[in-house]
Amino acid sequence: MTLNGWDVIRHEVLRRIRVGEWPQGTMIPSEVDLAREFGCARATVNRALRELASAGVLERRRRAGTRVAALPVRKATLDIPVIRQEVEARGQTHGFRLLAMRTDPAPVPVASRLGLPPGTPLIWLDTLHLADGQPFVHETRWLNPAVLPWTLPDFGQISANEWLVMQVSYTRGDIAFSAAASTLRESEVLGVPQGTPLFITERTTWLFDAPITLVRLAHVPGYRVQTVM
Amino acid sequence: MTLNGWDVIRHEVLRRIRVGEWPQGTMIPSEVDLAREFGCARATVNRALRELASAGVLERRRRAGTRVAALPVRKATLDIPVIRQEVEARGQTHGFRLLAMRTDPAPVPVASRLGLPPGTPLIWLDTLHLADGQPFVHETRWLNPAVLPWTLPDFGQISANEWLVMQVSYTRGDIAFSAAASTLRESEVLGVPQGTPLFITERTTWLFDAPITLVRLAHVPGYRVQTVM
DNA sequence: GAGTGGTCTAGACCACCTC
DNA sequence: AGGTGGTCTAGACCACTCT
Repeated sequence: MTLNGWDVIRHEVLRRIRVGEWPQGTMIPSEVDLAREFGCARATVNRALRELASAGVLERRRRAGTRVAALPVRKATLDIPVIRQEVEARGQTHGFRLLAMRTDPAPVPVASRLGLPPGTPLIWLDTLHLADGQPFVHETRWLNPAVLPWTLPDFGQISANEWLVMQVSYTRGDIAFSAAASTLRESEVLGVPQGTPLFITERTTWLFDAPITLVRLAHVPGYRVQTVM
Repeated sequence: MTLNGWDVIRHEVLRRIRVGEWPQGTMIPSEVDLAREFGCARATVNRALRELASAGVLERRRRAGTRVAALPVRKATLDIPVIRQEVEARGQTHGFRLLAMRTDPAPVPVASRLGLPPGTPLIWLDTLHLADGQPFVHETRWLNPAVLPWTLPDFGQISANEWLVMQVSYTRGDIAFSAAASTLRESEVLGVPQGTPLFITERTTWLFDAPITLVRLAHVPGYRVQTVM
């Protein structure tokens, strides 16, 4: 392994960790030493070690050096696609129905999540996404009109999910996944018995300090979020 | 913004995308051009653009150049901590009880998930994790003894979750999240009514082509997986 | 104080792919 | 065929933090 490629170095470091040559918590040689060993520039070693650190395998601190993470907090990357893409990736046809849309004062829980005064007028959207004509996910969304372009599209023609992703940028957002019993409305819309366990995704997005939207996605039974490590 | 720092360039590119200067799907200037504009080396621009590409904001191809992602697949990074860490991060005390442990032939669904012949002897572990003495998560685990060190620890003293993370490395793994009604056993162990919606985490890990373990975590109601974008 | 990682530079070669 | 991003090099300066 004297020839180049930062990925070769990355794999070799991983191998040494795996076979126990560098046990968890150990300091590993400095970049300079490794560069000498591998016969490459320090920047190449740096690249390899930086990737491993961002994957949670190594912990690096200036002066303190690099150590193998003691209790490795594994990191997994999730792709958060637009719903239409998600459906089409399954080889199904995406459709949606805008069930309701109106402007309402923000209820307290919504307002507090968004950091707005209760009663702030928000647009409320209720959308059902379909995969091959069957219910796929029920989308309940609160939109803050104050941060949106003046002309909203026809949300019967383009789903809010997709329009926001394409037209509205955000600076910050968070996602939460949970499980919940279907509400009465979700049962009706998704066509499942009330109380059915549903996979729930909740997202909020922000443009600097201004909240843009809060959305709750109630997925049809059987839905899974999957990723590799 | 003529002074340095790849992060400055990253933010500036993001800003131009956000204000619509570089709309979605657009080609952006080449690294050489941007380096000239920002008065820095191409490697610095490369670093900034590479980060944005790995975040899903840009799409890069040799010769074709760099374009703003048309339908940005947002990426979120999840931390997968050891359960003990997760409990302690909440300021609670972790404990666990090994409820059962035996060697059993792999049932068909387990075997097929792990790519083993049905009936392969596996170690079956049933563990309840506690937070401040209250049920927190129910862990059902199948372990492949063929790939483990000869001497297994006392799983009444150290949880399999933690021992595996500390002692056994893997080359590949996957995680899936879903929602399911609690089984009879889960109801008893977690102390919830049968049929309660539970958040389920399923993980499999592999050492090259050899399956190591398959684990199902049934989390107590109210559990959320959360992350920022 | 000294050694570590973080970053940058200027230049170079290469693989790839669109033109 | 030529321009693009991907990567590497050799050297440098700096920020941090451990001793």
